[in-house]
Amino acid sequence: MGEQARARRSDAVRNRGRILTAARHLVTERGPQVSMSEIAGHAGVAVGTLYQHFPTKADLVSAVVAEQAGELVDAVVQAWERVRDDHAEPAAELLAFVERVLEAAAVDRAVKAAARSLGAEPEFSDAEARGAAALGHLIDAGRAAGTLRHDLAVSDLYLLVATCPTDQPPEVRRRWLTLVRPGLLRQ
Amino acid sequence: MGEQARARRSDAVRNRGRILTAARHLVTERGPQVSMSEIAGHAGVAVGTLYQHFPTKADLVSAVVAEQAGELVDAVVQAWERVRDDHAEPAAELLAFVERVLEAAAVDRAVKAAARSLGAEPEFSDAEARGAAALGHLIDAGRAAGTLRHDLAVSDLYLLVATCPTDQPPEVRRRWLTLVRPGLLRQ
Amino acid sequence: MGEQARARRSDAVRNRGRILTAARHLVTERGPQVSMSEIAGHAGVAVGTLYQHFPTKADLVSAVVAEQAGELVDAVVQAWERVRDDHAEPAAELLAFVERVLEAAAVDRAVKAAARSLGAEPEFSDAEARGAAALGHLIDAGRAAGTLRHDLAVSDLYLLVATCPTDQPPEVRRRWLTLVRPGLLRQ
Amino acid sequence: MGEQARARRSDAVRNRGRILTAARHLVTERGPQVSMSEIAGHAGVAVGTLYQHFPTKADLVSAVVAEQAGELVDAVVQAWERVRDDHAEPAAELLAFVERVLEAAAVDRAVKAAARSLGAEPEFSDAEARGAAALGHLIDAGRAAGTLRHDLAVSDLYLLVATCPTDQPPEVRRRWLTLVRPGLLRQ
DNA sequence: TATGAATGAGCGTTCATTCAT
DNA sequence: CATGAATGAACGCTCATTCAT
Repeated sequence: MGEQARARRSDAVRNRGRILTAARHLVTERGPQVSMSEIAGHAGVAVGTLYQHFPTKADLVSAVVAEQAGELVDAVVQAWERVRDDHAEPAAELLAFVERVLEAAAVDRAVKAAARSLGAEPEFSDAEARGAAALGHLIDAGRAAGTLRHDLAVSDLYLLVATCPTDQPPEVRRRWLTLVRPGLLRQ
Repeated sequence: MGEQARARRSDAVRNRGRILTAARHLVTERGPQVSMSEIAGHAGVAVGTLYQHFPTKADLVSAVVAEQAGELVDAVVQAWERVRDDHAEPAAELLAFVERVLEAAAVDRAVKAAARSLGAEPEFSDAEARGAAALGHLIDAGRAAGTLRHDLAVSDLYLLVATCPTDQPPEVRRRWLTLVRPGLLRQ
Repeated sequence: MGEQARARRSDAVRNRGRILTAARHLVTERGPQVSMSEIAGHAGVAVGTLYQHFPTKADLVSAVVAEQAGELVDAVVQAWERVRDDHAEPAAELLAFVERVLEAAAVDRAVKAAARSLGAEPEFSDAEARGAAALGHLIDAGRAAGTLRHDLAVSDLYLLVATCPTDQPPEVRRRWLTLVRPGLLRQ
Repeated sequence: MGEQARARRSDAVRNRGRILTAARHLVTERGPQVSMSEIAGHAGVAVGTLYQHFPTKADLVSAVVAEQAGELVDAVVQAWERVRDDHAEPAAELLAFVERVLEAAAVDRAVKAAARSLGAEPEFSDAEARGAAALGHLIDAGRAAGTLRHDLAVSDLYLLVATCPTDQPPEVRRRWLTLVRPGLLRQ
């Protein structure tokens, strides 16, 4: 019985992974209007299994979004670690992070949703808390170095990231970065 | 015959107004996914009447968006006229226009859609062409006066207006304006 | 007042004609599923005027069909007159009439409906009564001459005409005539 | 798993049968313009279930028609087998087949549609190919025996079957057979 | 009489969600 | 736990018919 339970649980874990992978790919390519049946089909499970793992479609989409948010968190944590270890300059890392989010969101509608959700429910997860902390350190370092705007805050970054023009062509995205840069740097 | 036609037409005009009002309110509050039946209900007419005035749902939503775009166009035209007549300073008028768009869009998702659509199909209507012209004059004046960014273009304004944080509370919207301002002004 | 009444009446007559003409053309080309609005548009009147002349769509379509039936009646009356005046042979005229109906119906979906309705409500109009009489005379002459099937009846012609393959290509229509001919002629 | 799948499948099969039965009855009585909702109601299922089994209304109607066509194919195959085994005479079997189609179509507008579709897309299914082959053998046998029209072809049968007077009362249908018979037999 | 805007039941179809197996 | 057939409300849209003017 214990064995069966373990087997079932591992099956369930694998299914959850498959579902998230399929949902990520489909939401990435076609947005959140993909149907649950289609996600189930791509995951190789039945629709019922989707609902076993995620009570509603919104829950599944949120989970996908949270996954992508996790990757952005990793990026900012690494940026902070480079700055902390004196391998990089905070203003450059911050701008690179914004660019990274923008470019990722441009090719991934789930990342876009993730970016928009960032400041919405503050620190709703461990991952986001770690990201917010790293971002805070990065900004503090830049302010201390006098390269970033003197009153810049984490919430400012959330705001800009949430409003970046993800559905525009590359040259437009670059122009947006150019326009926004002076607001982040020391005047 | 003329009288009867006029009477009918005035009724139809009133209904068209009611439909647009209902559509504006509902799209404002709940986005473009509101159903045609619901709009009809709020307008106090039958669905068929909606389709008599607007052949498809897209046409109705576009009409709402165009209405709001019209108000923004009026605002920028008036701003340019004040500057042209030496009653105002171009940089201040431009920033006030951006603020106005932001505040309008904040309370109206249709205005937001209008803002987003501005640069999409360049000069697709007379109104938009007039707005773009006024905006161009305003920017040229500010560049000539040395108060606006030296390479600022109309498309830059479209870009910022399209990405302003319309769903955020007032203090967040003001903060966004603060962050974006340096990118518009001369460094 | 008398003048006005006369004018109105003549207007009404002209409108009725226009409506029938438009309905005939449209039903001919696209079948009875054309909408009343479209017929009204082609007739240059408002939909309400259609309903003034024909209480329901079915009534209008029936009127078109009756019109076409009238032309077939004329054809058979003339055929009988030729036979009666010894200008033609009854069997040949009868077969020519069937061919004529078939060819007319092939290019006119209203004639097709007319053909199908022929025997349905026996002698529902003066015109049809005249047609049935002429057809009866024609058949009697052929039976007397020994060239037509000895027990041929008017209803037999109605039956064949109602089932002729109107939507088939010309060679198929000719083949059907060939197959059906022996059943009409003396064995 | 196999058991569960089988249980579900048997339910689904029963529902599919119910849907086809309901569709057959309704299409039989009122033609293909019956609505999907009504078919669903008569089948005792929800509309969604119809669409689970048949992606579009056309697919459902086609399935009904194909079912009926299948029965006609069986009839002609059996007729040919009787002739081939010297248990029957080809001309008699052919005429009996035509009568059978006519009688079947008279009580079922779906059969009528099936009959009309027969020659339309030649051999679009295995069943129809088998039917056409059997019909061809039957005709060849009759021509060889000198009892059928010397140039009779399968397409001639399709043509007559497609134009038989299915909506007429029994005596009219019998009369049509009488009129058509000479065209099929040797003169 | 003529007008044509308004009506609203009805259509085919979709899809998030449930639940018997 | 997994299955997937079943559900049914909801959608955008059509069109024969009505009726105030």
